Amino acid sequence: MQYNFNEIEKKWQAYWNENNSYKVENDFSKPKCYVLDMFPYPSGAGLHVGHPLGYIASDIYARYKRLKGFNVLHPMGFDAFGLPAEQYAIETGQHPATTTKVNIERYKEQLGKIGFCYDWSREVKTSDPNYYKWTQWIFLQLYNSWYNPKTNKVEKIETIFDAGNPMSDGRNAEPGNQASNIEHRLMEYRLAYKKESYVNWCEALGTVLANDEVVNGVSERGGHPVERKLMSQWFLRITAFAERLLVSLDNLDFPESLKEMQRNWIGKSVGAEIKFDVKCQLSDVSNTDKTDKQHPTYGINVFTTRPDTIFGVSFMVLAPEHELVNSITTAAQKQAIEEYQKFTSSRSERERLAETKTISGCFTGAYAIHPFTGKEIPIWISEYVLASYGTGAIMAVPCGDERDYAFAKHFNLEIPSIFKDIDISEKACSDKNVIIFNSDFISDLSVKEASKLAIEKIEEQKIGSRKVNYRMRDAGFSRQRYWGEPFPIVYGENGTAIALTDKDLPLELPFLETYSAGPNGKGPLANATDWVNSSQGTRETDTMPGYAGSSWYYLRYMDPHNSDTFCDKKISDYWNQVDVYVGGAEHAVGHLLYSRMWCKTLHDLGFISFDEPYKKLINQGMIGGSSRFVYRIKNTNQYVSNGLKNNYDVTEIHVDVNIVDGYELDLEAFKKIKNNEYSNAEFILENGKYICGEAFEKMSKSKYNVVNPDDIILQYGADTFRMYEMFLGPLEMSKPWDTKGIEGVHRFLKKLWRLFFDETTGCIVTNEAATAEELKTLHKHIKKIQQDIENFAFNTSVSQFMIITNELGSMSCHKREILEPVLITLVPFAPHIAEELWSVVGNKTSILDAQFPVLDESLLVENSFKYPVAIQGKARTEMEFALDLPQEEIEKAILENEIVQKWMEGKPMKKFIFKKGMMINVVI
RNA sequence: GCGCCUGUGGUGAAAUUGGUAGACACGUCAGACUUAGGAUCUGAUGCCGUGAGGUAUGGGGGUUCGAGUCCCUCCAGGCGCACCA
Repeated sequence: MQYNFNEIEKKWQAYWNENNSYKVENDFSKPKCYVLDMFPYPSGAGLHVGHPLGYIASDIYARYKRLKGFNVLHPMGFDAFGLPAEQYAIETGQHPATTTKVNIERYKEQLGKIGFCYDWSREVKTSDPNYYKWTQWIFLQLYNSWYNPKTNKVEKIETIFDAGNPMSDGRNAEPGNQASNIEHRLMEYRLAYKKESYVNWCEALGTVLANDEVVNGVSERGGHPVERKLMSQWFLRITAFAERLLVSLDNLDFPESLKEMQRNWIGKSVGAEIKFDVKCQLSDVSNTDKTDKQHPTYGINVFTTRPDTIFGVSFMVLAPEHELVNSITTAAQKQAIEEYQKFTSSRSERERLAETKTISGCFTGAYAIHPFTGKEIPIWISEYVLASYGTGAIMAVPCGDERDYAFAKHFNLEIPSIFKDIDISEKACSDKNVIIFNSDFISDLSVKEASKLAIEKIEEQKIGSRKVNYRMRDAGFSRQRYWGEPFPIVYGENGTAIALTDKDLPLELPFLETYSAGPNGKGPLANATDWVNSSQGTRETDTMPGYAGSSWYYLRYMDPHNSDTFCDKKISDYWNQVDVYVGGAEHAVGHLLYSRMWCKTLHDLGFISFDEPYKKLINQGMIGGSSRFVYRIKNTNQYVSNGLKNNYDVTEIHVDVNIVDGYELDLEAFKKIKNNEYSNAEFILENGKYICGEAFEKMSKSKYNVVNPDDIILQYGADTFRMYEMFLGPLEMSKPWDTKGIEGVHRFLKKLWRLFFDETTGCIVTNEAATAEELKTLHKHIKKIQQDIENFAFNTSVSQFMIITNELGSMSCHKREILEPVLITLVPFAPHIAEELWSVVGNKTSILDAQFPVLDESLLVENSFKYPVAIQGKARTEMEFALDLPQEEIEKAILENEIVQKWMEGKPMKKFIFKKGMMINVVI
């Protein structure tokens, strides 16, 4: 009997389906394990070999835990809302709901062929109203909550009126337009709130664009100009959680690099906020409608991490959008300032951030007063200061900051020197190991001491205070798009937001025929006037972003069909945190931070009992594509082989990897591609072959380097595919896809098959008792597999399987006592062949329900060891000794050894290094 | 610029706490069985050297009886962040 993988895999996949083998019950009596994959976005391109890498890894772990007796939750679902589906809909006219459905079916079919142990009855789709009902519900919780810094917890918005809290002056404080006033103030605290913010606005397309849709300052579609436009948008107040997100990171079992990324993103810096008064010459102020009496005294708040450099300030810079710019600009400078503002507003934030060479800016004509010296400091605006970071204004210290230095040089501003013995004639000095001087009361102090003293003085004079600043900004939560969750919000007559109640949920996304933008920058939903003008009020026409649904999906898998709550608390108490979360590092700061924030919110409000969603995170590496090229000689139809291409002027053309064997191009297949476009091609060969060039790139359709798992599975089977993906290397490392080694893994499975079957006589498994040696081989194997799985070192477990198969083969061991346990250890990796062979040897129940073999360490005890013997650290021979032999006897035997004596060259021994079971070293 | 990670044969890679570097595969070479081989099996395979032996984990230095592993430094590649105040 031959190893007919296609038949076997089909048979067992059907069996597992029919028998609901992967159905998971909420059985509170069993120990649990929650193994989660980052669910995919169902794109039209289908799965390529890169996708399953993480899924196979988590599948192995989940199956292993099940064999170990755990109740394992290992679900799968789809992140189904999002921009690509909508863009595709605009291009093809197909409704996103339709394409999403088709794509999901295709994904499920492909996933099914790989033999994952998902419980599909728990499938979650973020675009399903039964799911997004609860996304909307959680949004309402965020909307109806605030972050109380005193308790360091999320609380219901009502408590904000309690004594000691920010709005304890109550609901009755403001006369007149009371309700909307209170609502206006509440918006300053809600965790989901609205504020004015800039978007990428494309006038020509009449739509708001995502950063990704803007390329070099113009729209990706059509190349139209894009400008920044203020629009009222929803935000999540994630900044309130900054410190908590930062601190609890320490206790999470995440890769260090990923934690570092999150820390950078949160961007904590400690310094001081200082207020500089603006010197106002009334006649110069452009804002002339103010009378003397009302004329305010302006102050500019700046944040600095270097309060010690306060005496080095020689000018100030505001972001062009800073709210004070218009008020302080003098009449003489007004026109120049406005022109500069116009220039910067035409540039996207990305562009402004990318600008490193040209220095630009404009003087406002106004001066600030230095709080300690009383000196007048010119106030400038420049795009290098961002409105969204810190206070949107800086005190410029050109001698200590490179950008300030360049700015001062460019505009010929003063560069005071405040660091002792530092030459600043060429460049600024940002080194913190300096002594401050020329700085009044902080002269002759170190940076640290000077900072401390400066802050004390600043606080004493009530012009500022110590301040912790975070780089992280609140998360934009509005999208002017169709294919997303509608907000459960309507607006009253005066424009105040009114939250819908739980019983209004889900607020279903109305069916639209077209998805073009609505009027005035609004999303497509604004076109559905019947829907917008509801009896409850005017509906919000923005939708939620892609990360809304993915911020809590791990909770829904626990209790996916509950229509009373997002997840029953008893059930979430049981399944609790995700024990292992496997996914790509591209979600390091987006998805992971948002879902951590949502988890903390739900926890604080008492809906779940844990405040971090994921206990352990594994980042699988990317599988890149290995592209192949042919080289066309310019202006000809001739193609030259890689080794000879330098002799010609050639154009490099991607060629489909699927018609290249290794590096050798299949010439006939090449002539047929693209409807015989290359049918007349002529080739310049080397050694009779056409050798292609290669490059490692992202796997993508346009690079013709996509390898589809379906083809591999057809050729080698799912079990080979699964094991080969794991055999490629460490899970977390990125690697190009290469089919070169797959034969080795396939050969191993065939060898394993032959331990059970002889080609002529059939099954050859015997009931003979195993020898001690065979048992030792088995238990060494069990130990290694167990260790490797727990460390997610699946590449080495695959080699262990090869090792034991080779060993049992050379021992001619066909004993059930050995082979059955080996099969069980194989289940996580190659479930189909394991199940088949398990039934072949006569088992009537599924191997999925078997117990993982219990390791017996006593079988592994060695009583002797072959010691490598080194003289002066160089291994010269090997000698075997009993492990309980005393050191003196070993030492004696070694010194008497001929080879040892030869290498000691008659010199006396200085030291004898001996550790049981390790190399012996004789030092002379 | 800052932070994190990686660097080992022709290739993918392996190597608990420092303890025989290159497991396991791919590829290549030689052989066996074959009408055949893209099946299967056996053997060889880091480099230099006929050999004894020498030498080798990106380069240089250090700690140690002993370093791929620890420390310093430099180089190369990858990822993230950034006119970040």
